[in-house]
Amino acid sequence: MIATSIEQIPDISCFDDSPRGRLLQGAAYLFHKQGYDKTTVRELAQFIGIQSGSLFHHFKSKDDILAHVMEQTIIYNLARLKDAAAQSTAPEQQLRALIKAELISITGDTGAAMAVLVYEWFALSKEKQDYLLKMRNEYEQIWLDIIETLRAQGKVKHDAFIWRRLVGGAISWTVTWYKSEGKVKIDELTEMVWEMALK
Amino acid sequence: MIATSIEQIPDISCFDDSPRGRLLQGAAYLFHKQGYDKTTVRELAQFIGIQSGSLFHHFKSKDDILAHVMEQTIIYNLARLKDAAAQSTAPEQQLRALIKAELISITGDTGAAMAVLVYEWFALSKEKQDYLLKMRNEYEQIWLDIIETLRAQGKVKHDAFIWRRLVGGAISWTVTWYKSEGKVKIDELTEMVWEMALK
DNA sequence: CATTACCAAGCAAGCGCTTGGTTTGTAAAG
DNA sequence: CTTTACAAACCAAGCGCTTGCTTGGTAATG
Repeated sequence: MIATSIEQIPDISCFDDSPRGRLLQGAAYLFHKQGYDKTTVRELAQFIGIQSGSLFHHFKSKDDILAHVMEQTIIYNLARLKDAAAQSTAPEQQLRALIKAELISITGDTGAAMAVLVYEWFALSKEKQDYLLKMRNEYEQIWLDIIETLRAQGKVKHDAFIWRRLVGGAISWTVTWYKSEGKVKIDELTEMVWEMALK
Repeated sequence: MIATSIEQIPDISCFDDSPRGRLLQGAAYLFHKQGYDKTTVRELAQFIGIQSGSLFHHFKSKDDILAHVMEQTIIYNLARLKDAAAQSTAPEQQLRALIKAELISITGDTGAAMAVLVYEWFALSKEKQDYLLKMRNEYEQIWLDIIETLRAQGKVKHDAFIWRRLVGGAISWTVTWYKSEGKVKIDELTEMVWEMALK
C-alpha cells in the first residue's frame, strides 16, 4: 500500500513507478520543498510509506539517493534537449526550441528535480559531481554548437561560452520566481529570452 | 591572538574588525566554501580562534549568525547600488552603473557573502526571510524605477518585473561560474549584459 | 525457492546549545 | 598612579537529542 500523501503531489516525469522510482520521486519532492540537509531519511521513508532502514535496501546512502535523483534528471532533460534541437535545421529556430525546452524543464514537469539539481549541487561528494559533470557537458555542447553556428552567421556577437552562461543564467534563475499559475506563459518567456539573446 | 588562518583569507568588505565582525566574516567564508549545514559551530569557532560555546555570547543561535551575515550583506550592497544610481542622471548610463555594481557585488569583494545570500536563503527561518525581504525590495525598487523610465522611452520593450528577473538572473548566475582570475573582465561583462538588456 | 522488498530495533557519532565560572579591556573614583 | 568596578569576551565541560546507517530477521513475488 502506497502512502496516500504521494498521490497528492504532482508527478515528476523523470521517474518511473517502481518502488525505486517512487522513492526517487518522493526524494526529489522533499529535497526541493525543504532542502536536502533538512530532509531526514526518516521523513523521506515515512513520506513514501516504508521504514527508514528500508531505504538502504534500494540505495547505499542518502547521498546516493541525491545522486540518482540528479542523474535521472539530467538524462531525461538531455533527451528532451536533443529532441528540441532535432525539430528544425534552421539555427535560429533551433535556438528558440532549446530555450523553450530548458524553460519547460525548469518550470514544468521536472521543475522540482531541476531545482534540486541547481540548489543541492554542492551537497554531492566531489566524485559524484565529476561523474554528473560529464553528462552536463554533453548537454552544454548542444547549446554551444548551435550558438557557434549563429556566431559564424554574425547573429550572435560575443564569445559563445560567456553568451551561454548569461542566457543560461537568465533561464535557470526562473527556478527562483516562475509560477506556472502566474500570468506569464512559457511561450512569451521563450520569446523574451530569444529576443534578448539574438538581438 | 587571532588565529593565523583568518589572515590568509581575503577580506569581505561588509564586515568590520570587531570580534563580532570577524566572526561574521569567518562565517561568510565558511558558509560559502562548504555550505551552511555542513559548517559546524565547532568548526567556525576553531576557524576564528575561540571555543564553540563562546559563539553564543555574540549570537543567540547558528541561524542568527546566518541572518546577520545576510543582513550586513544586503545593507552594504544596497548602499553601493544607491551610489551607482547617483552617478548619472541619464537612465541608460544609470542602468549600466547598476549592472556593473551588481556584478561587482557578486564577483568581487563581497562575492562570498553574496553567494551565501543566494544559496542559503532557504536555510533561514520564515520570519527572518520576511524581515530581509523588506530590504531586498528596496534594492529591487531602484532597478525597477530606472527600467520603467527606459520603458517609457521605448528603450525596453517588455514588462519591467520580468525584464529585471531575466537580467538579474543572468547577473546572479555569474556566482556559479565567474572567476576573477579568468580572462573576462567586469567591464566587458557589464557591456555584454547592457547590450542584451537594452534591446 | 531464490530474489526482491521490507520491518523492528538500536548503535555510534555528531550536532546545536547551555552552564557556571574565569579572564580581559576600560574608565571612573580615590 | 593606583584601585575599584563592571561589562564584554571567552573557556571547559558536557547534556540531550537527532542523525545516517546497520543488523538480523520476515513477508511477498514470480
